[in-house]
Amino acid sequence: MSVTMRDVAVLARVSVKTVSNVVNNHPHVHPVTRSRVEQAIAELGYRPNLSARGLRSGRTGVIGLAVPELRQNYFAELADAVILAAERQNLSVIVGQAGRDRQHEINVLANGLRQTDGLLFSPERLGTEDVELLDVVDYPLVLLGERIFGGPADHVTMHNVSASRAAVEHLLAQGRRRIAVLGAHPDRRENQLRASDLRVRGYREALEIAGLPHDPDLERMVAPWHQEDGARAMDELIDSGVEFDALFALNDTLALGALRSLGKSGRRIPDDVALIGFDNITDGRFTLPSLSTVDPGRDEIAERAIGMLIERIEWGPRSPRPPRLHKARFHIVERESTVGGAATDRTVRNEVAESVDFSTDSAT
Amino acid sequence: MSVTMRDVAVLARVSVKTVSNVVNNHPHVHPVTRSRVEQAIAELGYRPNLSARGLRSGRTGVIGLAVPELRQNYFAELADAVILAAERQNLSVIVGQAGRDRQHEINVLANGLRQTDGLLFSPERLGTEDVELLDVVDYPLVLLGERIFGGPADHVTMHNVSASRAAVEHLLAQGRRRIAVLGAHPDRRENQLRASDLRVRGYREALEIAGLPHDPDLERMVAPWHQEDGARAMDELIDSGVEFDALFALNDTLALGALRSLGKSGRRIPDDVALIGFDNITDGRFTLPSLSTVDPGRDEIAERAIGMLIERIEWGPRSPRPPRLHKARFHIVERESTVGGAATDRTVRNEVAESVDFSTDSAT
DNA sequence: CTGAAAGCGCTAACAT
DNA sequence: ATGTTAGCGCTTTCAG
Repeated sequence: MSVTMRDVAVLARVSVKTVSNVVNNHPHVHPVTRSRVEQAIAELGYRPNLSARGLRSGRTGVIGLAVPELRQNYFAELADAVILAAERQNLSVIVGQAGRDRQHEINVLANGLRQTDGLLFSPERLGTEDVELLDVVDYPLVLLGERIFGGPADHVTMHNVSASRAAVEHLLAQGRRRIAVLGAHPDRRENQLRASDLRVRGYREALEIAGLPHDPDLERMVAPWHQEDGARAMDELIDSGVEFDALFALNDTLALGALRSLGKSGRRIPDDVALIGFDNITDGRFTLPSLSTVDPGRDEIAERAIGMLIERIEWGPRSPRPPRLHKARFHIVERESTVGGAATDRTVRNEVAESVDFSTDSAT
Repeated sequence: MSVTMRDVAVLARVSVKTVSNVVNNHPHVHPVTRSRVEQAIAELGYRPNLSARGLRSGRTGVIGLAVPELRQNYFAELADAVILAAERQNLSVIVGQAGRDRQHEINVLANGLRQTDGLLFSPERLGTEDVELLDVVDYPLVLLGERIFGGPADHVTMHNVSASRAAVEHLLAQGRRRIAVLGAHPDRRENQLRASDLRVRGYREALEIAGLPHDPDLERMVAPWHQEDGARAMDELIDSGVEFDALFALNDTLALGALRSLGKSGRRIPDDVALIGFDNITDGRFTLPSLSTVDPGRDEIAERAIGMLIERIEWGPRSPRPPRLHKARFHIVERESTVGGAATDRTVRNEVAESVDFSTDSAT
């Protein structure tokens, strides 16, 4: 069958241990021996069997990434960043899509994505109310996103509240006073801490700080957050006759849908309505007008998540270290939809990363 | 450490062989024994070690998917479909992004994406001129896309030429006569059979059949195919003063960029310029106007690619079966950018799938 | 239908 | 600095 270490050892006239040392870059290998082994490896076209290595060492070199679905651009870009970050650490990534139904997500949590060294999990259907499902997880796990807070696992997320506040403050700075928000969750139970809840909170804070009244008519509920939902909700807002001069879409996908609806209605952007989204997906750069947005720090999220996961993997299963929470640095990206033709992707840094070593409270 | 088959066997008072038989759904297991074993498995929370299974059986249950980059929406949607199709066959997918440079793609081809049962590879930098690199591939491989034709591997692709012809015919049917095309490749060497070359060929065929003159000024070269490139090329076409009443963008991403540029220039779509793209990515459904496009049959591509790969895996490495070529069914999706407000995502089927069992010529 | 035992290719003690 | 060897957990002959 295939070439094994033994074959290499025979050809190089050394033991398998020496071959192993060479392959794994162990020290204490005589340069001459090393090159002889390398020669033999090249000659035979030897490549280590990763199943055997995994069996023996308990490490596969593969991690899992579970996202709701790749066809949501935000998750595609997140996966892109995660795969790149993992590659830098010599890890491969099995990608799973679990968000289509709740049971699928439960299965993912129960088993990981096959047998991997660890899992990066961005849940969609599971929420903080399901946090006890995490208690039985017996492999390294890092949570992504804002569905589950306060769990026993490491967590990398965004500054949802303060970034949203900054987004709305940006609209206020343009002189807007009737600011609508698109994407509040229809289920108004408290303490859910979904992205929608946190971002709405930031919206309200900004209004309150500015001394503006809170108008429930301007808080539009939308779920899920696809383009068609954004377009529909926008149509409804327009039809309702409620006046508004700005719109904060809770993610860019909703904003894209709203853009269509606003355009159809004849509103000029930003003249009649200023629009800002959230996520900084690539699509927003070349719409007309281009879309102002919040850059939530995707690369940093990917980098930290991989870093945390690797640490957990190395610490082993019974490490007593408490769960950690990391929120990435964010910034506001000003484009045409809020500042008109003058926009040149100007970026305004607003807040630095924040990292705490206990996951109790403060899930803002 | 973890629970092994041995532990299960002890608890169920059977041999490991019997446990193995149960786990793998082998026949010839007494129902009573089976349930006793299942009981023990549940009680102990046993889960088979996939590294061990992989080592022993030579199959990992993992395949690789190498795309240029996930942040190009087409590839995100392709990966989405591939992962779903793989999941149905109980396969996991390691996703790699190799398109950022040529050496990376060469490495991927040399090693697969780690050690997997097989690879689905959509190259970007490698082309038909590199086809000899495929000769040394010693694992199951299915090519995707239109960069490499005529190689010794199975290949799943699109009806590039006839689908493009259909797209242009759709424009012609709207009464357009000055049809520009965006995305021809700057490197005009022949026989490259890139997506761009094939799609331009379809464009020319349609014009020729319609008896329209071929105007080189209307064939705009663009590479790569990102939104900004589409916008820039469109700006150039507009600035050039060349007249046109329709545009065929060789993919949807270019079309999105062109949409912005056309809008900025004050052109009304489709009144002044009708626009059709290629790929049917989700983003085109909610632009204003929504984007007519060619649906290249992504789900069918994913499904067939997985199917072919599984067959290759099962046939083993020395199967003499010749490489196969499959082109998915396509159709034209008529939206507002060609037919105006009347559009309702009407879909026109134009051609059926085509499958041949030798990969010589006919790479249309 | 079930059991015993070999061994997949590798790593890591331990020995030299 | 290099060699010897046990054994990771599973599947798979081969017997019974």
